[in-house]
Amino acid sequence: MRIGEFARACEVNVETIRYYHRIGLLSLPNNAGSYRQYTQSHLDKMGFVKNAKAAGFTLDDIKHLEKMDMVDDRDTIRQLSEEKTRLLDIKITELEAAKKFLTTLVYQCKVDKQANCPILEALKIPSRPNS
Amino acid sequence: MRIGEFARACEVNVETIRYYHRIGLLSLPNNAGSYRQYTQSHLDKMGFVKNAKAAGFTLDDIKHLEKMDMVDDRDTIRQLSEEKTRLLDIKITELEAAKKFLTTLVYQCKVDKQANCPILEALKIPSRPNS
DNA sequence: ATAAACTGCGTACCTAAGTACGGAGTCAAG
DNA sequence: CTTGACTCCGTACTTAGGTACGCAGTTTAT
Repeated sequence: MRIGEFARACEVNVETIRYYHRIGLLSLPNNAGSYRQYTQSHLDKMGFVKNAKAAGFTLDDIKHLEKMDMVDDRDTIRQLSEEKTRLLDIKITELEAAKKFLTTLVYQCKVDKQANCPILEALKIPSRPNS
Repeated sequence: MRIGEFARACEVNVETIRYYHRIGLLSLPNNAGSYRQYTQSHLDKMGFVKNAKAAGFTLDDIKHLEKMDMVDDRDTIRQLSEEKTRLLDIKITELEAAKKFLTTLVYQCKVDKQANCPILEALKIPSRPNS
């Protein structure tokens, strides 16, 4: 199939595929005729990329992941995954704190109908939402 | 105080303050002499910005927030905050899914010592880490 | 009075992951 | 045989939140 159909099959933008080629994440298919032909192996690779993205890996991580060996690089991959997990955890904790802070304020805003906006009030307090 | 001391007091980079001026988030202090003088009110404003950032607002949101009125804009602010909460929730859910997926795989990798790398295996499965 | 440190200003650069654009070629259908 | 859709290619632009750089002027310490 050609790039347009491939893009639709992967549910990504054509430009995204070109971009993946540019950064060396996806190899260029050999062009039969004047247009490149994408095959099942490209669909597979794209599936891998999407899975890895959903697992929190960056495109750069994924580029390295693809070159790794099932057996030889087990430890490396596990370590990389553990590092990813740690990063995810930090991010999640941050976002949870922000969410907790905000939801509390929104609740106060709904309950305490006549006072000044509790949200603005809270934001004006020096260093209150400690992260 | 001048910009250097102000930056240290706020624990941000001097360039960050200049940047905040550029985007109109922080007003320029009137320069007594040839250098600008930052005052308590700037410290306060910077505190507000940092709090709002920690609560998940973007710098652009914060620019609008600062112009809002404690009384008149209560509803607007609450709505904005609720919208922020929703966005935070979506992000958190995504990251949680990624984390769960990864931690499971890392665990398998540790337990199942001789098989092929379970992490790579899982990523190759079509559309497995469903997000 | 001179060197070090700081400031102001403007502009360029950075990351990450794309998106958009314009020109030229190609291919299929009407 | 021409119109529309698609492709290729290269380059520039986008968002968000800064960071870096270089020059010229100013302060401060020695």
